[in-house]
Amino acid sequence: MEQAETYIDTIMNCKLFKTIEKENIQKLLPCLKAKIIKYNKDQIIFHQGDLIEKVGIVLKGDLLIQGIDFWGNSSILKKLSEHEMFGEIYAFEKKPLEVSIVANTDSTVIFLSLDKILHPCQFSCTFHTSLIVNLLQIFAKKAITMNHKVEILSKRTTEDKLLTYLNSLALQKNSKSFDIPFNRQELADFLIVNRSALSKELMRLKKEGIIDYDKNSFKLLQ
Amino acid sequence: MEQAETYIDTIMNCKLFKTIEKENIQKLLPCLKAKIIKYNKDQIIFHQGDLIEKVGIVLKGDLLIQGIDFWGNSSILKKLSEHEMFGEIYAFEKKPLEVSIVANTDSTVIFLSLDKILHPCQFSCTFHTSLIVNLLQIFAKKAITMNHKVEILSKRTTEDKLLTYLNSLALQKNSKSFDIPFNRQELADFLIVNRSALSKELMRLKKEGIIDYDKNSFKLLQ
DNA sequence: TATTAATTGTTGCAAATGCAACAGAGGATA
DNA sequence: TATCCTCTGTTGCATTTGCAACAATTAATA
Repeated sequence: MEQAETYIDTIMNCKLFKTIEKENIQKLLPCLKAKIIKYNKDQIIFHQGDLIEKVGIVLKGDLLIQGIDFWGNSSILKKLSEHEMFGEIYAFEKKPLEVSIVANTDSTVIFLSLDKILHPCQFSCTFHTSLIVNLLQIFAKKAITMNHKVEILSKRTTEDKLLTYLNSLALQKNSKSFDIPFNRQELADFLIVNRSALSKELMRLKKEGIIDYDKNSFKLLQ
Repeated sequence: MEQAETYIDTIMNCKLFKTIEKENIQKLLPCLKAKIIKYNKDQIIFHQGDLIEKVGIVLKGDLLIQGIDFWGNSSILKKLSEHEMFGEIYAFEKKPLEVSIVANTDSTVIFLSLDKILHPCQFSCTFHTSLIVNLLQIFAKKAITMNHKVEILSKRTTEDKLLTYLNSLALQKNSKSFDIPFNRQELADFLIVNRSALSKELMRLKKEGIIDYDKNSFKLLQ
């Protein structure tokens, strides 16, 4: 794993290694059967349907998660950047991948075996416990994020989607006033609605005194 | 935990205890600080905003997961029946609950401390490893389910939602022909569309030779 | 079998949304 | 300042969806 040293700072930033010190991560890597592989732009890293045994972490470049449906239409579901992990759910569940992972630029990826995380090895249990807790947290955070998204998308109208989103932000920040991390187009994409339809709703809700906003600053009114 | 014995078969059926033998579960319960509590219909078990420290498993009756928004509107998000677990994500993440849990009938619930799962106790490590693996699997399955749902709800039209759903079933069953586990109304609710609009789309797609179906049996065509 | 209930299909119309195209505001840059 | 560019708001119209009401079909029960 000589190469791993080159990328150790990126690896450290992956949530899987949270609270584990740099030197201990280096000790862990061989134990997790780490392998580093380079890909050219447009090369396919995992194919839809693959049974994968290792998780990947992006060390350099960025990857795309692509969904391909029965009729052959593909869509980009997410972009993965440096120190982001992928495949962990499917590697763990040993279920065939439902998406493909493709290099969006020339990229470098490190692959780690998850199985080793669950079983004792030659190193102190502290590492293992940290890895397990981190993995649980990654899974839990993913579930919470998806939960929020489902709650929003389960609303039928743009108004309800928008208010559900704003409401969840207000709860999160524990205040009726808050900023949103999106511009209008991004917000529309996030809520899965048309941008101009979103603009209409925003104006209407402001007129009716239900919300107030200026640019990215929003406020929920009584 | 005398009472626990009464419910041991229900407890066994909870996914958290998969692959753990009955007698071992009984040994584990005190270690997980198990507490059994009875509730009357409409009693609130967890309030939105609570920081919870234990997960619950329904032993008798059923509970409702309710979401309450900024404007006070509440909606039923899910029904929990015997041997189903709840609160695990929030107990683990130590984040305030974003929903309320209410007894839908007179109910009995057992509460377990998750913290103990992660740290060694007096019992053999086999139990612990099983608990951890089970918890990871529960989280992973939840993430996969939510992923599917988001993928479907991210489609704008009823047609796309429907085809995405049918496609994911076809992939799952690895066949172009399969049965769906819903009737029309349930399918409409699942896809978050209107039932009659769904019927229209189904007919249209059949006419156009894109799908074929009879009752709950569906087939994807070229 | 007759009756009732539940499910699914069908229709027309109102409402919401998508879409395209353009206008205005504000920022960045030469 | 002039120009370009991005973001946001605005408009009209075509399309899609929701909704209500009813018809047809199937299942359930007496």
